[in-house]
Amino acid sequence: MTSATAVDVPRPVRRQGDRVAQVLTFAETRCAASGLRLTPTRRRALEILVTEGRAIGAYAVLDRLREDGFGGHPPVAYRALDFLVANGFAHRVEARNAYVACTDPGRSHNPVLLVCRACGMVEETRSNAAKEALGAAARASGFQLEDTLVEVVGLCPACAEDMP
Amino acid sequence: MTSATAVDVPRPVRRQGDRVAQVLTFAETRCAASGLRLTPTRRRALEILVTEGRAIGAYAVLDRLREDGFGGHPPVAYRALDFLVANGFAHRVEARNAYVACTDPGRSHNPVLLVCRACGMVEETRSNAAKEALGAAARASGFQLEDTLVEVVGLCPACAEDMP
DNA sequence: GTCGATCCTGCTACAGTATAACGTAACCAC
DNA sequence: GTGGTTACGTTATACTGTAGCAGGATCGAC
Repeated sequence: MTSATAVDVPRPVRRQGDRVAQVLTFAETRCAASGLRLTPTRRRALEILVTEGRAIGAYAVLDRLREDGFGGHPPVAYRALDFLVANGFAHRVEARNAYVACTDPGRSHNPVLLVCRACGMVEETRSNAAKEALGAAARASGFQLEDTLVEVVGLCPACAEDMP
Repeated sequence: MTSATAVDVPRPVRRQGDRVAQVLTFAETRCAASGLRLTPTRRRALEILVTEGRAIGAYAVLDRLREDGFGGHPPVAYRALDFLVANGFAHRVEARNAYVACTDPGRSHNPVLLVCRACGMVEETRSNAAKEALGAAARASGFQLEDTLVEVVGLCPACAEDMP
């Protein structure tokens, strides 16, 4: 693998339009089916996350919402992001105080997030083994599990290649 | 189990003094052995965390440092906490933007933290299964693992009992 | 068709968390 | 005792997140 392109080119690329439209359509369908309201603000916030393709902060989302004429105050972004996270369309990346579109909405919450500390890219995977291990750990302590937060911080393949 | 006491009594209790002294002595020994400097500020910060017995924010630590005549500005607390976290004497609790003393310093980093959303208590456990699962997930994606962040949010036994 | 309940938005204000940057002091090796 | 390194003190500021209230949209019950 040559690393030439990875150095200069912003990470999120390839067939953006298709995927963005696909995710939005899916979200619309799913919200309609569940009685959720994918309002313009929420829809646009999701579009921003999907287009970005990596973890971005709430205030970055807010800036873009403002550019598009949506409200320009923090609660606007946080409400929209809270909705997306609560309903499985996005994930909060605790390691970065940031948000990323869910790449597999409609399936599996409690993902394992592989977070690149260099470029902010987030790969979303699943691990039943990890999930079960956490459930077991909680049970062993009499702890009532409500939510799990599993993130792996490191370097994505492209950035690992670029680093000496 | 009767929940009578758990309702009124602040969570951290039982033989504080012994344990605090024990942890501090251990930290001194270990720092001396590793060429690390457990300065007064760092030592006091660790003492604060151990005494507290649950997750508290950097600014709470800062307030107590100030009361004791240590510097009263944010970097003072953050530097001390960074030192403690970097050297395994404390953990950062991402789910709460808070810090907690490591209950098992000298062994095993990358713990699984069971975080009570009600009282802030943190129980520290380990799970080789989870650790291996995350390693496998990272390898499968060509991701270079540097650090893991595993937190389980829910209710500790005492709080689960208290909640209707 | 309108009333009320509910959800969503717009907005102000503020609370809480974290870091940049720079100068000074203490310590250690040589 | 000079220079490198590490830690501290301080100012200022950036970043992240929430409380709370007023008003508008939506929808079901009647």
